[in-house]
Amino acid sequence: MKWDTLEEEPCSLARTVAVIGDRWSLLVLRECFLRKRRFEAFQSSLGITRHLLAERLKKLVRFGVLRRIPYQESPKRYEYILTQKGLDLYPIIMSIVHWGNIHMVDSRGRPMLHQHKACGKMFDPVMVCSECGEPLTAKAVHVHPGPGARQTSPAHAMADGAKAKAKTGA
Amino acid sequence: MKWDTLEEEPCSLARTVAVIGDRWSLLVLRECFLRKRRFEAFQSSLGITRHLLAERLKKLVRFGVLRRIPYQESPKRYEYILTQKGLDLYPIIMSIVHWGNIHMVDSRGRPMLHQHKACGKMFDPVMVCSECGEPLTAKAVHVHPGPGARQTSPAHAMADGAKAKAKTGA
DNA sequence: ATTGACAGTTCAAAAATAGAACTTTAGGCC
DNA sequence: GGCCTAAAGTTCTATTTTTGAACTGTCAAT
Repeated sequence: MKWDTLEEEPCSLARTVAVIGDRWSLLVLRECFLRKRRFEAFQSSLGITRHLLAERLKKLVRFGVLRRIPYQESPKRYEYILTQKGLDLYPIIMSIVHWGNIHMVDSRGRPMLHQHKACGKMFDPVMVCSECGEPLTAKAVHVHPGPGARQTSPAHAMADGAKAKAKTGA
Repeated sequence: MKWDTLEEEPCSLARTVAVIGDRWSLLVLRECFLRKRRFEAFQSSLGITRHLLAERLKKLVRFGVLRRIPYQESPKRYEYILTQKGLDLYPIIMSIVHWGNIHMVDSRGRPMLHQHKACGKMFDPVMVCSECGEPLTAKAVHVHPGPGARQTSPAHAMADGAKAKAKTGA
């Protein structure tokens, strides 16, 4: 399975992994949420190679997660800012940070704390059910195929022709 | 920056990315949450190469996300099941799936639907503040350095000696 | 005796990433 | 004018990962 087949899988997780499932994209997005906007800022705070940073920024722009905005003419210079689609990644980022806070901290404690402006308190994110508001656990959830579920065999087993047809037929 | 320096960064996001931030780990974990447990099951439903699957399973076991349990003797056969640490990844998985549901579906609609056993309804996950219960957005959150924050320069700029010392000194 | 299932391991070829130098446009300093 | 710096890339080679395919070892069934 290649990167591009990943985004065509009939699975919302696989499609999202096509966007953020690599070494760097989530780190770049962390910087975005910390208000970094420029190439040099990303590069120096992450230590990513310039080559790969350029690649990743292009990818995130292509997926509509970042927007490239010129902030000066000649020489043309751009900043990268989160679109709404990008801002919507916030729960993913926060749940990742939270898991790290619980399971990956050393004896010094958390590298970062979060304060909710609305209530003023330091908080942790909690994932709840949109319908009843109760916290969610894996065991309390039933999974059902939805309208976009795959019909037959796994996508990675399909011939190219069949795959193209499956896409067109949407 | 290499994979192993990633998990030593003073950042809960970076450390978690060291565990799940690659092409395959999240897909393998998806299968785990769908009750798959065996090598062949992972391999055939993901289309991952056997070599890399073995690698990834080893990594997830090493990080304590999966446990390797023998289910038969001679020939020794193992299954891989989620530990509590692994089960705690559920909010990450669900927020990733949710983002894909909102931003990456085609006209056919969602590949999967989720039903909350507790209330019986189809739901979406919502991330709320642990203190006041209100939904969270990036703009409503203030970030503060915590006790485990880095003191001086970025980790990727440290010499190896300094880095080793920083770890020992924890 | 042969086949098939399972859980890997091994190896060469292809792709991605790292690391470093180089490019382009412009402003500031002497 | 000549030299330095800054920003945002691009280009190049070397290294590391990943792929794809075949192979191994143990047992059960035919």
